[in-house]
Amino acid sequence: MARNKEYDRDAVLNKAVDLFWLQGYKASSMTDVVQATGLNTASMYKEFGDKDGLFEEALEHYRLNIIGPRIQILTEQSNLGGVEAFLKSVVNGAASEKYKGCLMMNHLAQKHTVSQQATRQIREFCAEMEGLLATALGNAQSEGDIPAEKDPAILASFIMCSVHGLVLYGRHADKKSTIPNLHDVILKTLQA
Amino acid sequence: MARNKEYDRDAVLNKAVDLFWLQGYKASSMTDVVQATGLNTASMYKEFGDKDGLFEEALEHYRLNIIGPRIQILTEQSNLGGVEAFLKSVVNGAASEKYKGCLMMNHLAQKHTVSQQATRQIREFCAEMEGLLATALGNAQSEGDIPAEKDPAILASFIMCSVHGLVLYGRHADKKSTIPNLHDVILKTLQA
DNA sequence: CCTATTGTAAAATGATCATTTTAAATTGTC
DNA sequence: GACAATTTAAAATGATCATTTTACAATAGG
Repeated sequence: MARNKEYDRDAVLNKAVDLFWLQGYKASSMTDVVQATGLNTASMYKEFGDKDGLFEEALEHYRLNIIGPRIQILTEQSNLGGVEAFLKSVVNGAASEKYKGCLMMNHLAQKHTVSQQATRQIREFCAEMEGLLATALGNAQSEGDIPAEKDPAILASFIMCSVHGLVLYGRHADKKSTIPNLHDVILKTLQA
Repeated sequence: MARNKEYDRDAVLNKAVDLFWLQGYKASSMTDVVQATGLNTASMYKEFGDKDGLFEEALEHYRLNIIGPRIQILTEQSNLGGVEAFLKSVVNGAASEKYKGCLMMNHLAQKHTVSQQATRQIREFCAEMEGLLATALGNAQSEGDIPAEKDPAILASFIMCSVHGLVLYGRHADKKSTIPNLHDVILKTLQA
């Protein structure tokens, strides 16, 4: 009945994710978003409702397209090897130049600046990851790779805390070279 | 030659620190600051120059009055016991309700929103802490509390990464109960 | 080809922001 | 006690923000 959209929803979300990732929610104006995506203001609001709605969809897009592939290893290889590979990818990311951190965790310290819905998405994202880690660590224990007296849930919490740490610590430009060393330190903690 | 100030500079900075700590730099308007401190706008700008200047002084005030006492243990007891006590205080903070994180690290993921000077202060603050930890861990090694083959600098980096992690992970309201468990996990890593 | 529907472009709106200005009030010093 | 300096209080400024509106262009289906 009417003309077709000229924009690609996924492409718009990709650009929006990049912008929010780099600048953060509060520091990214809708004018910035419009310029970055190329999509005009009216279509923007028609498609996503408001700035909060756009950010929430950007978070979901990020979880599916950026994080999804990276935690896939935890489901494919739910044991110590999977945890090691996952940790390795986090360390590598944090040690890279122009590291942007994690879109979700970047907004964790500034929860109040985003919508309650966005805060919920961030919490659920972290809970999901910690759950996958706990399962993998439980399996690792069954396989004898982790001492029997350890609590997989506590170890999963430790890994998650370390990931939060790497994401934030990785923001220091002058610490890039030491970060790779942390991989072994963290990993040995699981087994010792 | 003229009238005395009606405000107390330190009291104003205390209130400003609390506000920036709770809401973050970007989300705290000068109107918010004026309301929170009771000091009027003109005096505010006369005293601190601009919003950036106020924030930079707030960071310094925070470092001296809030952080200073907490890292004092690392100079007074520069060994494994000091590191343990320091870590304990960080864990206790992160596990407490309504935890605001660390004023400095809260702005690390959003560096671009604050002035370059403020970013420098944050970097130096973290470098100072990591230096104190490295020294204490070196002493601990001399005292035989840490295996000889370990590198104190890497361990200090690991502790700092863990502190970053605790500060951020502690923002999850539903993780408060597991955080105390992390103290032992982190500490054992140094010795094992 | 017509028309209902939707997308686009750009201007307009109203709120909030950091900052400056204006003018009155206060007080230390001569 | 009067002058000078400076703090206050409050209004004004100009920028930027999120959002809405208006007018126009494009197109799918009858």
